[in-house]
Amino acid sequence: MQAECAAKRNTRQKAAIEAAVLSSSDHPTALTVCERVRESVPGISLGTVYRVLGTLAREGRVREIFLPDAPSRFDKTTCTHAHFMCVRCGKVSDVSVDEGEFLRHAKQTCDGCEISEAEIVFKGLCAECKEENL
Amino acid sequence: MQAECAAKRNTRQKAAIEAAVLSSSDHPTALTVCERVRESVPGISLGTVYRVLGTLAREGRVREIFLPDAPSRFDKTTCTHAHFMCVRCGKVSDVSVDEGEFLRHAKQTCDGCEISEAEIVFKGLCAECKEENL
DNA sequence: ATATTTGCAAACGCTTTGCAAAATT
DNA sequence: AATTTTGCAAAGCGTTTGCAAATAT
Repeated sequence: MQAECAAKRNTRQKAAIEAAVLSSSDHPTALTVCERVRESVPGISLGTVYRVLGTLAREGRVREIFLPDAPSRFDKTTCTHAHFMCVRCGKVSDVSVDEGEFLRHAKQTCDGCEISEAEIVFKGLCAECKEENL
Repeated sequence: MQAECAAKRNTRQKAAIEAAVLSSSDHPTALTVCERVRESVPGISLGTVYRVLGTLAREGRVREIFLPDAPSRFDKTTCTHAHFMCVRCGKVSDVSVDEGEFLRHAKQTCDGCEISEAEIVFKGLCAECKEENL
């Protein structure tokens, strides 16, 4: 039996999906993951990609990034960290800001409640789009 | 002519929708706003509520809160501020944590990009749900 | 052989939109 | 009278799900 509970089988699809996320640094959407996986597993369906990504996220092997008003992205970095989303080109990048102190403060002031996770998304123009815009 | 550009007409619907958000402190969804407005404007449609809320948000008279994996909420407080969402009961509340320093730091480290907004959502159990859970 | 996983397509929930009728100016 | 806004219903998008066929154990 595996470390976790439910039964589990290894399939080409699962392996390829996990590999695709782990080897991507551009925070792909499920659709992008699907397109990338299709190169090695031609017939894979988007439904399967969603299903497997969901499982991987639940298992903590991958992180789903929920963005305001945009499809979710998937990230190989699983610990909480902030993201930046360009409102013009849609690019998503990591923001290396220390949220430890911030989180600690939030946990103290959020009286009685138990914060377990944070979604921190900055929005604006990325360097390239900022330049193009004058 | 109004302060802004486009033509504009005053309707019962618009007034009631704005009033509903401004008098709510529970961060209602569009559907909840619709239900509340129906008490004074019985025939109002959800489509209109979405349309007007969108306009109000664009004008900065109201703020849309994008939540991970949940319908948007609408808030009378328009300046950037963090929220807490209970993953059990769905309740959304303001978190009075000072994000000024955090935002300033992010703006510095996000090299070249121009941060204009932030969505900060903490997830976890609220005080009541935490208690009920043991 | 049995149980899981897949592909497909249909359904889902939230939100947006085209259009003709109603309301505002 | 002209133009905006509404209500309705249909469509949109990203995502989930039921089911039979395919696959891993």
